[in-house]
Parts: sequence; C-alpha cells; structure tokens
Amino acid sequence: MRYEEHADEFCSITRPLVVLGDRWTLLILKHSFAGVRRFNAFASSLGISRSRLQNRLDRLVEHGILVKQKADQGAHEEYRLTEKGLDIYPVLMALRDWGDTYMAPDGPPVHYRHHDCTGEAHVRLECDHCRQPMTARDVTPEVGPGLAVLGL
Amino acid sequence: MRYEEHADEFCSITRPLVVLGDRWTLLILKHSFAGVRRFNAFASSLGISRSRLQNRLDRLVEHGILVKQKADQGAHEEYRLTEKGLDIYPVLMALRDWGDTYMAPDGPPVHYRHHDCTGEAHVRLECDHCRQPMTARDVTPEVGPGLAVLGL
DNA sequence: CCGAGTCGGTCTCAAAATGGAACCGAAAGG
DNA sequence: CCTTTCGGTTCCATTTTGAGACCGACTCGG
Repeated sequence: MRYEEHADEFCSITRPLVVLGDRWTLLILKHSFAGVRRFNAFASSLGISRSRLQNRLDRLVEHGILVKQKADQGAHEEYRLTEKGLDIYPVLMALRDWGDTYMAPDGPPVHYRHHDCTGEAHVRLECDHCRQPMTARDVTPEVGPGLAVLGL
Repeated sequence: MRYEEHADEFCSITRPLVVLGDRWTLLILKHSFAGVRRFNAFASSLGISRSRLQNRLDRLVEHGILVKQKADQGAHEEYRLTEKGLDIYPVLMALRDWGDTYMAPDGPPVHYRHHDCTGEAHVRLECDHCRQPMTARDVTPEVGPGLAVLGL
C-alpha cells in the first residue's frame, strides 16, 4: 500500500492526516492563524522552498481550507482561512497543550488568552453526554454509519 | 532555514510538529492507540517500508512517546504508549472531529464512545477560567514565561 | 513613456527522503 | 536438525525536497 491510498480508508483520523499530515501543511496553517496571508510572507517566515509552498497552498485551496483572493487594497493575492480552515484550530491547540506540557521546560512561550477574560484556551476531551473529561483509556470504538455503508 | 531548525523555535505548536508532523508518525500513533504493538503488525497494516518504520519507531522511543520492551509472554518485542504518548490522544481526536465534519459524507465511520455511557468523546476548546467554548476568533496570543527567557 | 522594485509564481538541479524487496541472526516448534 | 516467524538491516531505484535563478504582471516615481 502506498501512502496516498490511506486517503480511501474509512477513518476520520486518517483522512485528514493525508491532507494535513506532512511536514509543512500544519506549519503553514499555524502561520495563517497568526495572520500571515501573502505568498512571500509565508515563504520568508517558514523557510520552505517556493515551489513546495505553492504546491501546499494549492492543495489547501483545493480542499477549501484556504481561499485565494485579491486583497482589498493593493493588487496582491491573499490566502485566507475559510470556516473549514478555522475549524482546524483545535488540532493546533491540542498540539500546543501537549507541547506546553512536554516540550516547554521554561513554561509556555505563548499564552492563548480568551480575549476580554483572564482565562486561557485549552483543549478538553469530554463525553458529549455526561460531560466528564476523558482520556484515551475511557474510549471504546464502535462501528458508525460511515462504515455501515460497506454493508458489514 | 531548513526544516529541522523549526525545532528550536519558542513555540509549543511548532516543536511538537517537528517530532510528530510527518506523513507517518501520527498514523503510527493512531495504530498504537488502536492496540497495535508489534513491528510486523505496524509494517503490514500501514504499508510503510520497514526501514522507515524502524526509523520512526526509534524516534518515538527516543522522545519517550513509546517504550520498547519484551512482551509478557513470547519473546517478541512490543512498542507501547507511555503516559506522554497517551497524552497525544486529544490531537488525534481533534483531527477526527474535523474529519467527521468535513470528510465523512456518510457519517462517522467510527464512534468513539465513553465506555459505560451512551456518550461520545469530543474535543472542545474552552476557556479555563470562564468555561465558555472558544474558537480561533476568541483567542488573543500573549507572551508567556517560555519566551521571557530570551530577555525580551 | 521609462526603469526599478515588488508581487505571485515557475523552472531546474543536486541532495535528501522514501518504497520495495532481499537479506540477516535469533528464537521457537516440531 | 529443518522450517517458520520474529525484529531488524541493507541495498538501490524512484520520489520528494531545498535552494535559488528566473519569469511576466503590476506599481510607482519621474
């Protein structure tokens, strides 16, 4: 099996990974969330080669995660997050929580504050029924409708 | 700047990405969470080449995300998640929530149920002070102690 | 109009990462 | 013994990548 074939799997972890899970894509999106919009700005802040960057941006646009459009003023292009793109934020925040815990010996480099509040954003895995916090150990996988399509 | 230099950035999103953010690593971990432990089992279920797999497993062990040990019975080796590894679960669940929303037209392929409960696990970005749910738009970044080290 | 600068984007090529498959030694089981 | 299975290594052809030169379109000052 080659790598791209994982995109056909009936798994909602694998499918996003095939789109987002390479060295650069999530880094590009991180910069998008930080306000970067222009091709040259991505290129210089990331250190990715221009052709790679083009390739990745195209793919993100193709998947409706970014939109490419002319800036309001100035004739340059801009890459901006769509709603679908904005919804990737929890993934980055989950990475950050883990990074703050295990890879930030001097404490968090950046606080992600709730604006107009003293609190901070944190990802929490919880049960949508009983509202209890959960960990990997509390989860039991079970076949859902997206698999039933196969007639299993 | 080459890719690996991103590991030196003072950013708790970037640092984990340098370790976890390649094509295979998160897929390997997904299989770990699904109970896969043996070298050959990873190799055949993932379709990764054996040398790549070895390389990735070594790196995960090096970072304390997996441990390698002899199985209780049988003399074969096992790769198991450490606590640090188990804490990566929310990242996968965040990817899943996004995948279920945008890449699962027939509904979720798999339910991740709270065992002994009818509910399902979901990732929620919330403010640790006022407990309100948050989105990317509600967040204001602010310098934290891990950056103050630089004397800025 | 001219020429310099900036923009997003493409092309080329050497270097690095990857996939595939053969190969290895150790252990298990007959 | 012999065979199978295990984790793991080595090899090489193919693919992906990084680096930087290059391109045409546009802007702005003169």
